Amino acid sequence: MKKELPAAQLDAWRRYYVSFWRISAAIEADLVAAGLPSLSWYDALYQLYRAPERRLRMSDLARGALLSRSGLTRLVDKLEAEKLIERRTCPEDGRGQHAQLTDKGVECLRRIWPVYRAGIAKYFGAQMNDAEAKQLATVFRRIVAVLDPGMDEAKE
Amino acid sequence: MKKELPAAQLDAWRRYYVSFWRISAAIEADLVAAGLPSLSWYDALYQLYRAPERRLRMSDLARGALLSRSGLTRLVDKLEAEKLIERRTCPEDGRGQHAQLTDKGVECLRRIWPVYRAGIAKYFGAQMNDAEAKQLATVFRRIVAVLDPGMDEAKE
DNA sequence: AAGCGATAGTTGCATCTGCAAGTAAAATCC
DNA sequence: GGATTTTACTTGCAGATGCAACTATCGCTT
Repeated sequence: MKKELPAAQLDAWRRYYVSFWRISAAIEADLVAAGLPSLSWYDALYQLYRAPERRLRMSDLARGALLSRSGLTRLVDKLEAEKLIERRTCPEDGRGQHAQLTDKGVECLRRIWPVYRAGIAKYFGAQMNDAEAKQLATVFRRIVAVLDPGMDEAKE
Repeated sequence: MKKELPAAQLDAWRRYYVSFWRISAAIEADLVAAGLPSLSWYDALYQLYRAPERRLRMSDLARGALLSRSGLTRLVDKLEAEKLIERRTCPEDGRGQHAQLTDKGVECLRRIWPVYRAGIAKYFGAQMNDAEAKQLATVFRRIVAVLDPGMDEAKE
């Protein structure tokens, strides 16, 4: 395997890697301090919020929420226990389940978002100007498009 | 809490967040496929590799390796069981332990790095030119400097 | 130098996560 | 149309991780 990684890319990678863990930890800490659920709950609820009729098949939700299917099953168990979503057997496929966001789930999203948004602004956004933000988005869009071709269309 | 997050920053954040999980998963999968240990092992070993005399106090290593102290204790247990590091009681502080990288640990790093480097190049670096890489590094440096003031000096 | 609060590291327990195996239903094959 | 393969989700189990409690030591105070 030949040397194939320019120094600027390696440098960018190391800082990207560390910054991600630091920001995640800081935001999670803010959520805990506010008595709110973690980002993984938000991710799942938000996927449903954006989906047509606020529901998704379990597998689709797992993909969007960055979890394995088994991980999602457990998460959905907890969300359902809190009445934030409901499981509904899929009418056109007896094997499948829909996760359906409830009104309480929407309300939960609305409680999380201000804290999450403030964290993004404080730990991430505050360190860049508008041009830099657009630049970052451009590069990350390319990365996501390569690693998860189906994701892009689903997100916008 | 007022609306305080420009759309460009939110967009950058969402793609940053997803891209990080996708890249991490892809690299971890490559490491597993190559029969190599995970990134968390690499992180810890690499911290030691860069440290003076290839050793660090447990707490310092935990900070650099992005782990809690308890998490580090478990990780060090495993690394020591594999003879990649050694625990040594700290001469100037009887409470403290040094984690000391062994030759076998260095060799392990050298086996991981080609796969890791290829993953960084393929999933991350390939999607940006040199100017973009520098731009990203600049922004992430600011983020890390804010969230972890001590880190920057330690890294360069 | 004895006491006391602070610090370094470890361990118990609970949580999260994934892989692989299991169950159920659909799709395909013959 | 009955059997086999595939797909969708769930569950058993094992690994990773963090918080809080614990032990041991340090360093400051008096």
